[in-house]
Amino acid sequence: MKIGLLTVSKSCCDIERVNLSRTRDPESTKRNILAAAKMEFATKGLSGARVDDIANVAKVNKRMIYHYFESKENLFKQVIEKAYLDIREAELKLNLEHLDAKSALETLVRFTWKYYLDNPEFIRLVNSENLHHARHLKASKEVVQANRNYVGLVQSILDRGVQEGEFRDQIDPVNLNITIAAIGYYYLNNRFTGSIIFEQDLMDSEALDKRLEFNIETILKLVSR
Amino acid sequence: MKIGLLTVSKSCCDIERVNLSRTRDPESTKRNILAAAKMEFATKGLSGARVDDIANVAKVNKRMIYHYFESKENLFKQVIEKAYLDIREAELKLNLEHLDAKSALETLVRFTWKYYLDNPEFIRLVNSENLHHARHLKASKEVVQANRNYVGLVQSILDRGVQEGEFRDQIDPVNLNITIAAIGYYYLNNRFTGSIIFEQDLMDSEALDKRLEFNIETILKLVSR
Amino acid sequence: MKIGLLTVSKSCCDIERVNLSRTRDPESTKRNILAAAKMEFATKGLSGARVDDIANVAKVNKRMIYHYFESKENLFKQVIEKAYLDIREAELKLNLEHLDAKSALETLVRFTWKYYLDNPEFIRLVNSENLHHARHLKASKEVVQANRNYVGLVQSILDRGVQEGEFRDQIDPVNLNITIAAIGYYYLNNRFTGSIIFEQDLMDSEALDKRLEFNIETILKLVSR
Amino acid sequence: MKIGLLTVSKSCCDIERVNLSRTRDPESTKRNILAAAKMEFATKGLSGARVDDIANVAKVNKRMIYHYFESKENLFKQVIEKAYLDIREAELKLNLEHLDAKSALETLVRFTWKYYLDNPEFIRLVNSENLHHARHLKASKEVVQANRNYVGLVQSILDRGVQEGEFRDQIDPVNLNITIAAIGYYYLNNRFTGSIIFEQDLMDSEALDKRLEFNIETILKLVSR
DNA sequence: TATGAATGAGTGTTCATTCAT
DNA sequence: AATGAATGAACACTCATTCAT
Repeated sequence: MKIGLLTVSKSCCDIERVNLSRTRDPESTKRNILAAAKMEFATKGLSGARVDDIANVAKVNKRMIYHYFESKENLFKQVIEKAYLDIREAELKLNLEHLDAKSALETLVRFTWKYYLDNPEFIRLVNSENLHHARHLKASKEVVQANRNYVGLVQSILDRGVQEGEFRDQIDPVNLNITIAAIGYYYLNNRFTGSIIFEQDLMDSEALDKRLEFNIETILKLVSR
Repeated sequence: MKIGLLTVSKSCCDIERVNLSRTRDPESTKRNILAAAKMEFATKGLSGARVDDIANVAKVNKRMIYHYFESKENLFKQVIEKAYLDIREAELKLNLEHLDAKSALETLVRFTWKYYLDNPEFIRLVNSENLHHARHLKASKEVVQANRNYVGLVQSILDRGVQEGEFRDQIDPVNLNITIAAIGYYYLNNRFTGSIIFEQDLMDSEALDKRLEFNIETILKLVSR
Repeated sequence: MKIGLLTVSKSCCDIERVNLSRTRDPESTKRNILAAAKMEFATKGLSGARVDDIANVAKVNKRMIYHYFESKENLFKQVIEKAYLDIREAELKLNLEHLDAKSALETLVRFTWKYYLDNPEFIRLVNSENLHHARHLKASKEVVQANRNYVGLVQSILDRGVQEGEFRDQIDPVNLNITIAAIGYYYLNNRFTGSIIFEQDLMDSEALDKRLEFNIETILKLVSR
Repeated sequence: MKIGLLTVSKSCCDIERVNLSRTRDPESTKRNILAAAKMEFATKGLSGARVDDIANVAKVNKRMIYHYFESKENLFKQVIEKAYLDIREAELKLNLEHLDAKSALETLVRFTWKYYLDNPEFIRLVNSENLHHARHLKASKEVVQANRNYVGLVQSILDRGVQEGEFRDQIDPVNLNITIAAIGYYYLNNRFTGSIIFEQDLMDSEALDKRLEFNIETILKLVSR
């Protein structure tokens, strides 16, 4: 799955084909609901999403959604939490501590870009959650902890870069983090309006490659001495 | 209205207090509907917004909304178009051509940040429009033209900067534009989830000031030789 | 306008093209409203008809409808009355008293058929009025009188036919009248469902001609000795 | 239920009195909705009918109507189809093939008259369907087939009548059918306007009896040698 | 006479959720 | 555990009619 090529998110196919015989498999049922809900919430937002549609896509009885998730709102909360945990988990697998600081940072920028590209629903879900003032995420200690680890990771890259004589010191890791996310997120989030007002297809393979290089340059220039 | 202080958007108070005596004033009625609709769509999204609520806030009979705007969807379209035209119009008033390139660029970054800060509904509306694949904006020639002028403006700043020996050449104006928007937009759009996962109030006055400086630095480093 | 050929009703074009300059011409305004209302009520029924649409078609301000006709219901009443007076007036012009009884009767059958064919809205209006238990027609002395004359006319034809030795006596003129109307009305009223369930186009020119001959035969056999 | 007496249609009482305890009985729910809808559509037409009223009369939750019938329009379609199938089914029960041709024909005329008299909503529904250009009936193969059988039945009576030396030959069965229906349908359909313009109560028991005899005579004279 | 704005009660339809089995 | 029926509140939108000019 090359970066620069719009790859259809795998997430749309998460509904399992197994277990169509309607045997009782709570875990599979739950997973199917979550997967269907993620896509529905991502494409329609919290109020636009329909419980009926989620049930249909998940191929479960609507009643099951209430059985396992209590309410549409709580289902949304579970989806949001899982989305945050998933991206943090993916980042941890990068093993950035084995790379030199500059490479680590570039890898992080590439990863972030690719993740947004491959998981467009993540962006939509985060937007929805902010539209609702993050009230579903507030209680989630797990997500906070996962992010704490992540900021620590970036901080250690920055420290390493200073030691290696490559990076400026006193760079704020949170704002750096935010900027790394921002330059990918905004471009992809606003790809529809952007393609119209800038009169070019922002999702064109070449445009995507060019954007990634632009972003890497932005971040490296920002941190370099 | 100092930058760095979250100032409540003026837009929420656009409903006119005049003309409550139900005299006939089509222009005022239309304006009130548009203002109320902007806030409703911004806070709840297209599907979450309620036509009844818009009518109540605008202090007009619900029927008037259909009289002047035909449908909820078309009302949304008008709101989106106006939002884009408004920001482009505000940018034009900056008179950036009278400044040296570096100052012009910094002014643009400051303006963009301040505009997003003062008009948080703009960000929400753009998100909504992208959730709907920009189908409402597609037909709008006016918006496209306004943006064309804007890109031309940035290009001329870049050209000037190269002539003045301050900027690198070959910088893509569209990607620069996008990045200038991105670093403000993302921070403010995700201020709720951001404040939680980064365990700090991103909307704190100090944090806002710090972010603006960070953004100016990001852009200036990006374009400098 | 040959009998047996479906001729488009002239009634649909009654809206005057004159007086578009919005000068004040009450009579023309009234006539336009009545013509538009006739078509609207005929095609959509009383509840299906829209006052707005009538105003648009009549090219008058909606308020005028209320000015001249008080209410939708009363407008319908005027339309119904006019429809009945129109058909009775047309019948009188046939001058049946100058023909021998058999020819007069055949002419009447032909006329009735052709009138329904050329004025399909008449049938629809009568249906609508019966759906509403003829409550709009109840007060109309004019219509009752016009019909009284008409029944007298048929009675005189029957009398003449008996004198001429062509017709049976003791034929009930009211039931004969009703049957003459029925055999044309039903066929044309139910032309859509009829064409489906009988699997042939009942409005085909040949089918129409055949039906008219069938009807003439039905009536003549009925009255003949 | 003597012919000649206006007997209130049994259909208005189809709503079941059983099962008021809100137990689950989909079939009963559906049947109640169909029965209520038939009366509502018959008395008010398609646009005049109110879904709320249907729900109230059927004593079901309005949502159930959409659950089982999708839309008002589709509910109307089901009602229309059922109405056509019902009358054809009733005709088949007459066992006309066991009678001599003349008796069979007279029986058919009597039956048709009585059916219209007992089921006045059938006439109204057919009118409504024709007002809408029979668009709901178009797709119904069942109805077409049922009618095909019916026309075949009439044809066989005509053939028998010719063999028996009672009827003329070359009589068109479709036009005969239409006329048999027409002479009853028109009289009853237009009973309200008719009673006014003819200045007598067409629904008076004596008038009804007289009309039936008149109709029988009309048809027998038409087919006789 | 004529007009366009304004209104309130309603109209078909939808939705998240609960009930009965 | 799983299902399909059932519900009531709400929703976008419509309509005949009236108001203000």
